[in-house]
Amino acid sequence: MARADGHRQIVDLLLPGDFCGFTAGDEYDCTVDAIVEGTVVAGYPRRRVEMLADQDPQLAREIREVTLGAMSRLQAQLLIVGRITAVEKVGSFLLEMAARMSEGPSGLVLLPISRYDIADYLALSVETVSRSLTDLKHRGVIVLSGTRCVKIVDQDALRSERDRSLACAHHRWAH
Amino acid sequence: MARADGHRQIVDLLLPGDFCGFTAGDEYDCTVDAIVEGTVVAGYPRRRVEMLADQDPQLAREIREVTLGAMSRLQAQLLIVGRITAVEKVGSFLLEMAARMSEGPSGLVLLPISRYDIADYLALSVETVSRSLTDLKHRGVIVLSGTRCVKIVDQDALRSERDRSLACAHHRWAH
DNA sequence: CGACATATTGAAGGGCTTCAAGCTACGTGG
DNA sequence: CCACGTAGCTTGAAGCCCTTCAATATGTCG
Repeated sequence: MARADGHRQIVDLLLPGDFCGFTAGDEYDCTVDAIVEGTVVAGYPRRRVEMLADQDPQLAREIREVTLGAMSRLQAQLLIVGRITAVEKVGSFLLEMAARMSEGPSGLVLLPISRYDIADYLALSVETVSRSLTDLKHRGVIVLSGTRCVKIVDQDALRSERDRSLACAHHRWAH
Repeated sequence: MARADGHRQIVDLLLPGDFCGFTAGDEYDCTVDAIVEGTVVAGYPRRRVEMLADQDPQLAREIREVTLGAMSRLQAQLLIVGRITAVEKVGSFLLEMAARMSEGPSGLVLLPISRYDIADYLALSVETVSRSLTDLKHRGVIVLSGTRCVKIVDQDALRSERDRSLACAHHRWAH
């Protein structure tokens, strides 16, 4: 979503095969930017999907699953954007990319978006993203090959850093 | 969600009649705190809901609607938490409360949660929430009666402030 | 009333943003 | 092929907003 002050907030990051979140209103109030060349964005009219879903329980079930996945991403995103520090945000982002991209051998990750997009995704400034990456590099946690290729050397360091600040108390509530 | 460092991030704020977001995993990884006395939290087992939804298109449709509403709240929350300043966050919160609570006459709002909860909801510190409120008070935008009762005097000021920083470019994408 | 949680207010410090200047990578045209 | 221009990235310095710590105030319940 673009904002009047020139800032954006990237609400969701979709990789091939992912589905976009829907909005509750009648109007689409988001924009979709296709980054990867050859991306096909398929939009389905609300009303027709509703009708089809009414008749096809299987489709309805898939819609629920897809939507829940989007909600999970949103909630995780909210945690990241809300509290933790810049370096931890960038670290979490790298981990997420490593998990969601078909990761090559030995933690090699090709970043699908630019620093500017990462900044908008994490609610940071470009400069801070850059600084965080060089910080991680200097600490030997990652290795940068070019600007888009990141090798995660010490995945445990990222993971423990993230978990330290994101760890939820695992409760359950009875039915 | 509680975190190891003592911070929380309140993911969603439910008022009477609202439904909670679901998570995609098998485990519940959130906690539900009931604030209002007499609150009844109804939990439905995942599997059974799925079965019922398969057989009842009407129920399935309602589930979709409820979930989309939750997603909308999450997206709005992401925008607020992500970028804007403390005063704007608090202002947006007041507007949201005024809109979602059955608002009394002349913009009188009874805050359903404490400053601490507001702070966690907006990803701020308690002190900053308090300062923002007194700032709004001094500027004559609101009047505080006790700690939980807020009268919104200049709703337009809040609204324009929020819209200035949250305004999205309204695009549509064809099908 | 006293005790405790909740709110407010002050002061110091830190992390992020902003502005500004190089730097790198890449494509285009000479 | 190389020069050049632009977009993306990095790095530095100054400033601001928020956080943190600390103290006081308010209000709530025994």
